Amino acid sequence: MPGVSGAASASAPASGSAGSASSAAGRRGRPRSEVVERAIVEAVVRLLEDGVPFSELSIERIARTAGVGKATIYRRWDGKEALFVDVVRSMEPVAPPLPGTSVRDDLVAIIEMLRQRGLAKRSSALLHNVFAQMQSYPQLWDMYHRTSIAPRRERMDEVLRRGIANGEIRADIDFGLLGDLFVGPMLVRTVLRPGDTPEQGSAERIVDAVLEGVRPAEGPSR
Amino acid sequence: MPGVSGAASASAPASGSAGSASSAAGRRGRPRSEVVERAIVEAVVRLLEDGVPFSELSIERIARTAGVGKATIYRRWDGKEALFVDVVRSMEPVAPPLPGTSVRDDLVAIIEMLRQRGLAKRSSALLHNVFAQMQSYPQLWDMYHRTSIAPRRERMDEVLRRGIANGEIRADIDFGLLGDLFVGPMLVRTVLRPGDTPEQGSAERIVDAVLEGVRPAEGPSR
Amino acid sequence: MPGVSGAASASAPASGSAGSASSAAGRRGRPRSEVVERAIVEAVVRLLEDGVPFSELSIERIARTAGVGKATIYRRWDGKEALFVDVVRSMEPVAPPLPGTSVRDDLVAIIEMLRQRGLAKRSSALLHNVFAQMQSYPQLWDMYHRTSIAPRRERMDEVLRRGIANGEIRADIDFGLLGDLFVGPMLVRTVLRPGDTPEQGSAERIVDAVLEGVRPAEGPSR
Amino acid sequence: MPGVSGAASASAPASGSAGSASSAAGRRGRPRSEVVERAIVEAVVRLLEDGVPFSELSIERIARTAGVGKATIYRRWDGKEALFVDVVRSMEPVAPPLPGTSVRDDLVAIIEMLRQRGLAKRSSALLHNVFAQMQSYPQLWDMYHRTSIAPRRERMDEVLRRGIANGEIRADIDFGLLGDLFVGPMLVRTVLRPGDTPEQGSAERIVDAVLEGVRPAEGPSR
DNA sequence: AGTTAATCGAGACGGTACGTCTGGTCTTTAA
DNA sequence: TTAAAGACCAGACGTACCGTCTCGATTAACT
Repeated sequence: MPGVSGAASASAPASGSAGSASSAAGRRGRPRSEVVERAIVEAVVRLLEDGVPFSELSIERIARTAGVGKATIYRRWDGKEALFVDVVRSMEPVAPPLPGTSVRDDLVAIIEMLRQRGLAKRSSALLHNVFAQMQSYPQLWDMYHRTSIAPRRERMDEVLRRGIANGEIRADIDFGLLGDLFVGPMLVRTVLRPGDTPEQGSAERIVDAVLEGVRPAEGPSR
Repeated sequence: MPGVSGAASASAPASGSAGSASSAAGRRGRPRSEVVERAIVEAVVRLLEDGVPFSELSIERIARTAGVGKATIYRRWDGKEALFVDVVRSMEPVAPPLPGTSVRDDLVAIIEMLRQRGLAKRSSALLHNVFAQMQSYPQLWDMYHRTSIAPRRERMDEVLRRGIANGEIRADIDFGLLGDLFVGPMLVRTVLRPGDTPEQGSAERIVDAVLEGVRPAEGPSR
Repeated sequence: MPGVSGAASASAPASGSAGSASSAAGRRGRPRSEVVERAIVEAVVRLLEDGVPFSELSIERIARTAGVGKATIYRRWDGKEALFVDVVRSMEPVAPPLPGTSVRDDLVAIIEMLRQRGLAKRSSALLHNVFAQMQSYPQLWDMYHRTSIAPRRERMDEVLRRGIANGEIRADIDFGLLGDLFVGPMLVRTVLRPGDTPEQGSAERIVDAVLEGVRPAEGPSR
Repeated sequence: MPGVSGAASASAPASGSAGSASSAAGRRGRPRSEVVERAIVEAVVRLLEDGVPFSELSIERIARTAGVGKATIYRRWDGKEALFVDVVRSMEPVAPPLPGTSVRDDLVAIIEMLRQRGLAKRSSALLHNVFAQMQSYPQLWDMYHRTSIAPRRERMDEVLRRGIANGEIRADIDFGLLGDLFVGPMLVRTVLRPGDTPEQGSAERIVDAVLEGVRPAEGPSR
């Protein structure tokens, strides 16, 4: 599962996917223990849940908590930050299926999921921190972006494309901006202003406001 | 100017602005040197501009660069992070005046300013980091929020209220959400996805999209 | 009283004792306060008596305890060690008069005084430390030697000379060694092995043993 | 070799000499390097020999000189002073064998050794300082006393007992004082008044003077 | 069954930075 | 001018981590 370190990421699944391959290279010696792997990630999660301030997490302490040698961590990850990427991944909720009834409902579901994530006790303070830290390491952020954000974004883009196709959404809007119009208002609250996550029903209100526009309807008022 | 440490923040400007006041208390001992203060903040800025990776900034190094004792820094700020708040403040651009021609134009100006800040070489990578770090220190973030973000937000809220009053903006939208509808899409890009700052003209496009709505105008009206 | 710094040593008592004199030279500005001087020395003594480990004495702390500015101390003494010389001097007991009945009795009185000093609570642990420290500063040790040890030594040498003159002491012994023969055994105990100070009567036993010799009297004489 | 910290002192040589024993305990983790150990002690010696004033020795500087991390020093010794005990020990000359011809000659050999130690360039100023410092740390002094002084003292006591047994020394003298009568005069010079170490032949003169007594022989003079 | 090689926990290693404390000096205001 | 106060630069204090490196002891896969 850990993969930021470098080739490991690619080769680990490779050895699994390459069919007969496992024997080919002939990895020798004792294989890495998955148990240990999980123990490490879980140690981080546990520490964070126990209220250990994020800044007090250290490889040294994580190793101690997990009952693991420091080298065992460095063997798998390049450093604290790389480890966090996997921790975050292990905590990200699985994207639930979209209702599919209408583009509007799908968008609401997506935005609502962001809200839920912001509310989750675990995620809230916790993810927020890891998040903030990760931003200072472009490489890691990129990689997180690639493996976690991008797929979700793609899922949303599909919904939007469907909306454009079936006339639920205007076709003359910069597509790159379109997604952010829906996602931005909620993200700004959950990520940038944690603790200020909007209440129930906000997802719908955001989606509707963006769809309908904020300017008074022209018809009657004229 | 440094103020996270205690009441200094509030009182420093006070003692400056309160006219004759300075003599009142009769502080004893050698007063703190403003020169030193500036030297410290500037040392941080210089280091960051010289490409020193953010994670390599340390009080020790900052002191060395500024030609200052470590204690002199700790005397003013509670730690690295508190110092950064002031650094960020010293670099934040002054909010330019709003055109005032229409609510729409004012909003564009505000959003455009966010874009500009994201573009500024200094701000970009640099501020982004300090920013990210600060998010892990709730106290600091609060305080930054209070002194930097809130005033700007208030400025925007006034514009929005004006818009509601003069009919440029619907009155039936959750006011708390309203601001984020405009600000969110741009912030998401500049803060959360630095390096992906939208191109020229995006501010207008965002404001217009949010105003008009993303749903196609009702059939006949087109 | 302080004198290591320079000529002050000689002039201090002068300015103090000379009554009307103070005007003579025409010193300008606020005169140095003797109160302050005593406060400093006493602060050191008090701290030591309060059981503050010697190594934790610092100019900073002494100044704080004495309610005095650091500069005020530096104005009088060259440093911690120079100050200690005066502290030690302020605590050294005055040499009592010698009985003068016989050279042997005078020597016993001198050695007994060394024993007493070693026993004195204040002196014991306390002086011992200052003592030990001073030894690492040749200059200070010299000066302590000159003002405190040498006079006492001279007093003893006179006794010894008297002894040689009146036949109580052999004339064929290296005079330089002679003093140490009496003084050494006791000093070794009180200075080098504090807490092992010999019991009552040791002074006499030492003096007599050195006088008579440790070898059994020649056969027949017994 | 370092032993103040704990049992290491006793057990380290044990594990080496005890043949098969090493397996017993089953030390875990990387073992401490003896090379490093020596490097540290030697760094101190070198610095002192290079004329670095004793007061300028700091763990920081010692570590730098030895090319060693500070923690590596603290891992072995409790502090500067504890380290010095081992430094002193590494510099103490090995006690040479006694001639054994007569008690008088053995005593001369012992006292002469003290003189030699006081003369040695290395020892002289150097040992004197460490010595002086150590006296301010009762624990350390005790321990130095136990491991270095006491054994030598015991050796001397044996000589004295032999002297009493074979009639070379009077039996009616307080045995506790006896040793100091010989040792005191020389120690006072080498330890308390470094730089004033007596010249060649003093050991004999001291021993003889103490043996014979300082009072003129009664026989002829009467 | 034996060999081989990478793994594991543990912890030493050279470093760097932490936040605190001292050492001396300098700069204020008050006396 | 001196005094108290306290800021100032410098740098040591002892601790905590960093990422690397031995250790002895497992632990599989390959002989």
